[in-house]
Amino acid sequence: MAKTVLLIDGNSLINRAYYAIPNLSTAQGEPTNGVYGFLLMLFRLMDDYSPDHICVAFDVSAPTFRHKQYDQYKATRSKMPEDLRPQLDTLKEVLDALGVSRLELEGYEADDVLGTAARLGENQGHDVYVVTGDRDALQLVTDKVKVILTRRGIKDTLVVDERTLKEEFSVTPGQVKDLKGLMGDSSDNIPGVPGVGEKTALKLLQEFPTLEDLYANLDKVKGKLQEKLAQYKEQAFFSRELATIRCDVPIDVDFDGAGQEDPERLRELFRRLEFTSFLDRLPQSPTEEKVQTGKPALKSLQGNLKEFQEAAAAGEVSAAPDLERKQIALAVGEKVWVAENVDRSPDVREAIRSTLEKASCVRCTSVKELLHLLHAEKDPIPVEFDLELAAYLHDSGSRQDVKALAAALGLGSIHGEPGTLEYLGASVRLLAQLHKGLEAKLREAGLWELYHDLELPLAYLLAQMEHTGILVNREKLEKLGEELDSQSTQIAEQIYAEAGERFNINSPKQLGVILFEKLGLPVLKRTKTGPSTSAEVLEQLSEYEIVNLVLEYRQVEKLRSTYADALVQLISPETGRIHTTFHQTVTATGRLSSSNPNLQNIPVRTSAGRRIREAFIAPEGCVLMSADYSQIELRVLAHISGDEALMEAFRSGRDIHAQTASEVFGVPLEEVSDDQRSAAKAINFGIVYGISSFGLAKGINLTRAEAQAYIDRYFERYPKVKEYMDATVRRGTELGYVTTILQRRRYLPDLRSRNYTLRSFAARMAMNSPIQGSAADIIKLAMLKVDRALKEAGLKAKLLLQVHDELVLEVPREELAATGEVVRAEMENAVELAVPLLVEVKVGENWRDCEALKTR
DNA sequence: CACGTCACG
DNA sequence: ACGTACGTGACGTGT
Repeated sequence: MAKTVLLIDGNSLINRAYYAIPNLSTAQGEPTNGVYGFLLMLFRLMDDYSPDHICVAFDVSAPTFRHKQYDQYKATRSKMPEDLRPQLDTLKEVLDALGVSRLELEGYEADDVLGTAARLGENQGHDVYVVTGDRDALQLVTDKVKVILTRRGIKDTLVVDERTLKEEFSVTPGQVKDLKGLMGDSSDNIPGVPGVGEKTALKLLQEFPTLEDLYANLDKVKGKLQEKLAQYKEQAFFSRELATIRCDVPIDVDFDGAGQEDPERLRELFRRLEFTSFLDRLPQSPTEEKVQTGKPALKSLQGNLKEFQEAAAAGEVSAAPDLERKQIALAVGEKVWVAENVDRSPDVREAIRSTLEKASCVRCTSVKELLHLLHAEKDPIPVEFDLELAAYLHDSGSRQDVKALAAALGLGSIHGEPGTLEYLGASVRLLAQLHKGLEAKLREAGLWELYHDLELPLAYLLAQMEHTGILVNREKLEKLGEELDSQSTQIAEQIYAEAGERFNINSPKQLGVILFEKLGLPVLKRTKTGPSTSAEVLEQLSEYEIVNLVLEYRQVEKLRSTYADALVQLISPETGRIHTTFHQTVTATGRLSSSNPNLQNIPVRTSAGRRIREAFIAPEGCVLMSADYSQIELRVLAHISGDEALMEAFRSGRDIHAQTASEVFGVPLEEVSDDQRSAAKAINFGIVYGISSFGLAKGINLTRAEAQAYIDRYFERYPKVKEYMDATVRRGTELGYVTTILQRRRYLPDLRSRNYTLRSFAARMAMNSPIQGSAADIIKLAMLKVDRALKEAGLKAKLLLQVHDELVLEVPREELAATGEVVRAEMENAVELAVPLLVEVKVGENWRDCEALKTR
C-alpha cells in the first residue's frame, strides 16, 4: 500500500523556529521557542497532509566520512545558540510522546539520513515529502519525492515538485548541487565561485548542464567570468561535494510500524512547557481543569464555542484577528477565547460570524482583516470600532499596534510577543478601553464623523474589492515575460560588447565602475555611496551608446521582474484573479496604498509599459471601466485658496496648463507653444508639491534664478494661491498640524525646527498635504457613493481598484451606459467645491485600451 | 536590512 | 550657508 510519508529535517526546522519566534520561555525561564515553533509547524503539516508515517531526522555529532576538508568547513560553521541546545532534548521527548519516529545515526548529518530515507520510501512506492528549510534538499526531488521548504521563518511553506522546480528555479533536481557549487551558500558556509551569484550560475547551467560540461567548454565563457571560473575550479567542485546529499547512509526505516501517541505524557509535557494552546489537540482528560499561570487564561475557542456564543449573545464583543497567521482572539468582558488555523475551520468561522452579526457592538483591531479571516466580506457584521482606523485618524504618523496605543493612553501593559496568541489575547482585552479613549479623542478633534461615516464604511468596501480581485490574462503576461527576457539578454550582450567585459548591469556599483572608471564618462551626480547611475543622469550622457543601452536594459528588466514575472506569481489559483491588499492606515496624507502586488503603479507612461496593462481584463460579458478625476489636485487648490483666476480657469473649462503658461509667460492662450505648456505643467506640479525654485529648476532644466522668476510671476497672477501657501504654513506652525477639507490631520512638528532643511521639508509637506489629502478625501467619499448608488440602481458593476484619482470597475456590457452615468454623477458630486469636478469615463476590453465613453 | 533605482498618482 | 520638489511599493544588489 502506498503511504504518505513526511520526512522532517529536525535540526533545520528547530533552527528556523528558534529564530522565527524570539523569546518564548516558561515562567521558570526554560526556553521553549524552538520546540513551540517546531510543533506549530508539525501540527500544521499533520493537518495539511494527514501523513501515515512521520520521521524526524537529527544530526548526531560531526560526520567523518566526507572530504578531508570537511572538518575545517564544519569548524567554521556557526555553533548552535546556548538556549537552543537543551530544546533539542525537549523536542525529542515530545516527539516520542507523539509517537513520531526519530532517525539518528552516529556520525551522519540529518540531511544525509533524510536523503537516504527518502530513497528508501520511494523505492517502497510511498509518496514522500521532505520538510526542511535547506534548499540543498531540492536535489532529492523525483516524481515520488516532493520537498516542502519553509519560508519566512516558519510562517509559510513552498511545496516543490519536479514541475515547480523547473518553473520557479529553472533547474533539474540533479543540477541543484551544481548550482550550489557555483553560487555557494553563505548560510551553509559553502564558498562557491566568488563573483558568481544565483543569476550567473543559472545562466551558466542553462547552457552547460553540469560542472563537468561547463569546465569542458570553459573557452566558450566570456571575459572575466571565465577567469574566475578557471581560478576557482577546485573550489567549485569541492563546493558541489559539500552540497551533495548522500543517499547511501546505512540505516533502515520501517514505514509500516506506526508509533502510539501517549496523551497523558503529552498533557504533562505541554503543561510543563506552558503550551496551553496545544492542550486542545488532546482528548479531554477526565479531570478537566484549566491551568492557571499568573496571566489570564486563554481558552480555546474550538472546544468552547457554546460558551463563547452564550457569553456574547447580543452583547459587546471584541475581536483581534491576525490574518497572516490565521488566528483570532475574542473577548467578552474579561473572558478571552483564542483560535488558530481559522482558515481551516469553517464551523469556527461560522460560529464567530453569526455571533458577531447578532452582537450589539463589535470592536476590533482591523475590520478588513476580520472580514477576510471569517470569509465574511459580504456579511453585515456591525463593527463600531476599528482600532487601526481610529488610531490612524488620531495621528497618521503614529504606530497603530495595541501595545503602543495602550501605553499612550495609560492602559495596562501587554504580555507576550507580537505574533503570538498570548499577545493577541492580551490585546483583545484592551479594546473596550481603547475604544473609549480613542473615541473621546476623535470627537474632541472633530474627527469622529470622518472615522464613522467615511473610513469605517470604506474598510468594508475595500474588503469587498480585495476579495473580488481583478482578472488577468495569464498567457499574455507569461508570453510578455518571455519576450522581455530575451530582449533583456540581447541588450545585455550589446552592453557587454560596448564595455569589453561582462558584469552585473543590475548592480549600480559595478555599472558605475564600468561607466565612470573604465570608460571614463563624466560624473554628473553622486549618491552617498558613489557616482549616480540614475536615469536622470544617464539621459544627460546619451551621446554614449552604452548609456542608451543601459537605459533600455533597465526599462526591460523593470517590466520583466517587477511586472510580468511578479504579477503571474500573484494570480490566485482559485480565482484566476489578482487580489491586492489596500492599506488604509499607511500614508501620511490620507491616500490609500496597495501592495502584494501594488496595483497603483502599473505602467502607463510608455507604450512598452502599457503592454502590462493590456493583461488586465474583464470576464466574459463584461468590460473594464476606468473613471478618473481631471486635475483634482489643482481644483482642490483653487477651492481652498479661493483664487479668482484659478477658479475662473476651471469654471470656464480651459486647458489649465495652457492657461498657466499664458499667465506666466504673458502670451495669449491661443499662442502658447508646446514647450511653454509643458513648462507650465511643471510649474503646476511644483505648486502642488510645495514649490521651491531649486526643485522646479531641476524639474525642467532651468537655472534657479529663472525658476524663481516663474514662481514669482505665478504668484503674481494667482495671488490667493500665495496667500494660501503662507497661511497654511503659518497655521501649521501654530497648531502643530495641517488639515484637509474633511478635517483629516497631519502633524508636522518639524515646522518649528531650527534646522533649515527639516523646516523646509515640513513647510512643503504643509503646503502639499491639505491638497493631496483633500483629493484623497474626495475620492474615498466617491467610492462609497458609487458603490451605494450602483447597488440602489440594481446595477451589477463592481469596484475593483482605486488609483488615487481613478476608479476601475468591472461592468456588464449591457449596463455600460447606465453604469457610466452613475459613476460619473457620483464622482462629480461627491463633494461641492467652489469649482466643478470633472470625471472622464473610459471603457475597454482591457485596462490599456480604455477609451472615452460618450455619455454627453 | 539599507540603498539605489524606477513604476505610479 | 544651508540643500530640497509631494505621496507610495517592489526589485536587485551588497553589507
